[in-house]
Amino acid sequence: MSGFGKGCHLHLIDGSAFIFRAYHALPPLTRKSDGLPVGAVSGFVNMLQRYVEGNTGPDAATHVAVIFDHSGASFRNAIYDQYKAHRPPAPEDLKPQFPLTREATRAFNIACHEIEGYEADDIIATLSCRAREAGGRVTIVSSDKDLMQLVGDGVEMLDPMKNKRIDREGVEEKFGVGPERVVDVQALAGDSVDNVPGAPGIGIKTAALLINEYGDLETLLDRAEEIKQPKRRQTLIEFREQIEISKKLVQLDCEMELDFTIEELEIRDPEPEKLLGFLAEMEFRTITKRIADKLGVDAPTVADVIPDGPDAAPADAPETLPFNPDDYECVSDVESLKGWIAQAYERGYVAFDTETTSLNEMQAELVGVSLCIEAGKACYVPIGHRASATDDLFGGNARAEGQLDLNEALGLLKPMLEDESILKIGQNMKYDSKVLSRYGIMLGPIDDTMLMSYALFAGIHNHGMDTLAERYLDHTPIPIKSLLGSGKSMITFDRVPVADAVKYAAEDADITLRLWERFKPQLHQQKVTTVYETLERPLVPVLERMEMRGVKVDRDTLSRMSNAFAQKMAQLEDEIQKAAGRDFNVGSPKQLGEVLFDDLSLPGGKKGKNGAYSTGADILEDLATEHELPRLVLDWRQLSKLKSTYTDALQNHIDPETGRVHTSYMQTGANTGRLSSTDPNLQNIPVRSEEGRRIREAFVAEPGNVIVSLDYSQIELRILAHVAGIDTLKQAFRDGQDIHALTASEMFDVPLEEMTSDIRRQAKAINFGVIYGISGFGLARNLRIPRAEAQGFIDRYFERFPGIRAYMDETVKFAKDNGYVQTLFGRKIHTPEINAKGPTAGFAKRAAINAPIQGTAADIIRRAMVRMEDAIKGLPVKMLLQVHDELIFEVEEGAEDKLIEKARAAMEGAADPAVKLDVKLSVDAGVGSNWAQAH
DNA sequence: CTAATCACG
DNA sequence: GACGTACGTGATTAGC
Repeated sequence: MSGFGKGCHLHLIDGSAFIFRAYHALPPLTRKSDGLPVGAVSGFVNMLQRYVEGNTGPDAATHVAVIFDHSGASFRNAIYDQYKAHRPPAPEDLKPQFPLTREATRAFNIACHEIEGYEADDIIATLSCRAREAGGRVTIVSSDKDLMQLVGDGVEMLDPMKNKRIDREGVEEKFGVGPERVVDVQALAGDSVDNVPGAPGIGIKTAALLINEYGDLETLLDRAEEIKQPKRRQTLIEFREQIEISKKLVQLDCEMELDFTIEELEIRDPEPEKLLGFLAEMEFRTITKRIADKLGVDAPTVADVIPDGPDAAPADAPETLPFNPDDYECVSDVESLKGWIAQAYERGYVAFDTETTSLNEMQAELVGVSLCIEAGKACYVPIGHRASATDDLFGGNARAEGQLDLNEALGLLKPMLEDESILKIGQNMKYDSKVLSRYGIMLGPIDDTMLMSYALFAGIHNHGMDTLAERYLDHTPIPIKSLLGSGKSMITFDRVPVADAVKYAAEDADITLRLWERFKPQLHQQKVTTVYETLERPLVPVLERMEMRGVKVDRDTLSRMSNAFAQKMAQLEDEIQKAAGRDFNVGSPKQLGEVLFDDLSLPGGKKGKNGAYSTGADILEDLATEHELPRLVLDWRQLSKLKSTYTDALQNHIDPETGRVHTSYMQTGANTGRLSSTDPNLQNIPVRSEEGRRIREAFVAEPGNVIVSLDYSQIELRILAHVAGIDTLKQAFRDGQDIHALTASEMFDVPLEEMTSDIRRQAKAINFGVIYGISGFGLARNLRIPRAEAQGFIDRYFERFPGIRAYMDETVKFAKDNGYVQTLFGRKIHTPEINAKGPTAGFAKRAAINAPIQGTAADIIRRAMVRMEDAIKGLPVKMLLQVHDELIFEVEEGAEDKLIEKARAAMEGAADPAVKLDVKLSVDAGVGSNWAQAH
């Protein structure tokens, strides 16, 4: 059957209502294997199943869809900003369940739709009107009274709870007027739940009375003077505008533009494998069994879908389809592009990739995009290729033939790329998203295979496309070098011949889609869905905005410093040459070693396999007592570092367009969950030395703004106190004590009031050492004390805090047993070398001890960042930078106190409600016109 | 392209 | 008993 018309019956299910009802009706169930909250999903599935079972007889549907509210504001908020303003935000344990309910709907093979800027009710209204015009019947499965305005002429409602059909009479019973006047009554009566104001003092009863008397709302308002009751008359006149706004709020939009047709909603039988696979993954044993019985197949057990290790093949491993670059299509006309976009709509998802002229997203120009619908079925859309490999005198800079116009292609792609119901799948989507945003396209929603790999395999391998393709698809992608070359003669992608670009670019999208198919089910199987959904995916847009904002860096300040450093260095170089007795390159460790140990024969030997002398800072520091030269070299090196890495290099990173420095955060750079920062690295701007710290003076606020820095105080030690359960430490943090002094006092039996800075310094080193997986050797070197003495400190520390040793032993044992360790939020860090022999074992052990602590801290600040934009909404603030335990903001002068209050609350409460810490988190704040002052 | 060095949390 | 050791990053430079 195709088409929709007479004899057809469309059922529209209010999905969001289902979710909330399920959530509130059921206890907070969690998935047994990983604690993912699934209560609402389970209730939702039950309701869907009951619906499907009941869908027989004369009222059975021929077409069906589940409609969801889209997250975020609707067009009604533009009309009235207080609309639904009193609604509390969705509970934390419900949020991760929203996407799962969409998945559940698809698992039932039922269409599901939502559209940004609209509420489910509007979509339902539009569909109802269209179905009615086509001569079909409609049943709206919902008990929401707002939908009653749609009833009549073949449209009915079905209250799923009471299993009661509501027709025209039902509506009159409820509102006292017919469906066509329901909005008028609602406009007058208002709605406290949705915060629709209405007319004060008028309820449904009075409203219906008035409407029935005057016919409709407009007439009533026009003739309000005639109303006999003085109070009512005055209210209607006084609140006329508010009533009219209310009507706009309750009036559903019947003429929305939809990105799908009614025909597409035709009912389909569930595919048992898909449905049961989903249910088993959710670990709904009873429902799985019941539905399997109904479908007449064997129920898969949880074990079927959850294999043992990350490398175990998924139960439904896609057959390996070979990669054939000749199958990829080059899209060069509008019809063809429309065809691919239509296919994306049909699927609900599409793998997507962009090709550009630069790795710098702030400057990259779009050259083409590729799409992949299913494994092996991909295309490339060239839009910015040039005619020749070089810019010659014969028009080589001209556009290549056979390409769509950039604006035309983007115009066609934009609605799909921004459509909330179409999932865009990519590898490192932050890059593509940033590039597209400069073309006015706000990409979303997205899935990212790189982030999935990170959630699944951190510690096992890196997460680049080449690694993933080779490891999971047994395929080596076309190297980009083969197209662009390397070194000096490297070309940009716009100069790659289109035919070559098609093979390369479409393959990337193809690989991405295949990786996604493989990784998506594994997230559940490996119990990292929550990590991916709460710590990875939502961070992408946050980082994207921080990167695009950049931070203002004052070139003159840096330039002046560079000059000063250069002068001082030249001076030092002279002194160094004099002290050495000959000319040599101070920057060469090799030459320096020869001068120190051969020419001057200072003590200190060769090291390493290459036979070179070691001339690290610690060695020079020791040598400084013997000779003046090492000290001079140390000073020179400090200046050299500051100049080359900071005052010089940073200037080159100032974007000519924005005058700001735009770093790039890598979400998958550090195994522990930390971010890393590149191009430039803004997470290692000097602070420890006085000279270095002055570089931060160049990081400034715009005129009328200030820089605010908020940093977690001792977050890793607090986490250690929590995970190891050390009461003394917990108490000390509760009392706001100096934690290093307390450690010193405990260890060396020195009362706090007699504490010396030296004893405290040693204790501080021990505290840090503990976090790093302390060893006698390491502590000895750090404190420059004999190894035996350092070992004595450590022994004493463990004696005093036995819980810490127990925690360390348990962590190492867990790693040995499982091959990974975990943060408090469920992030897994794999430790493949933990069972190695030899020195490697020591490394792996210490890394395993450190990872849960460092990783939990990283998770906490990630949570804070994800929530931050909401927490500081309405304030004239920009979040600019993250430095592991610190967030940097630029804020309009005067708003800094409010910002500190809001941001601090978000940071200190970032672990809630997922994890209840025994130790409270504490955040220090600083304000200034530059970063040096704010820190 | 790698090792050494040093900047940060 | 000896291994040789603090945890996690990125940028720059020298020198093959």
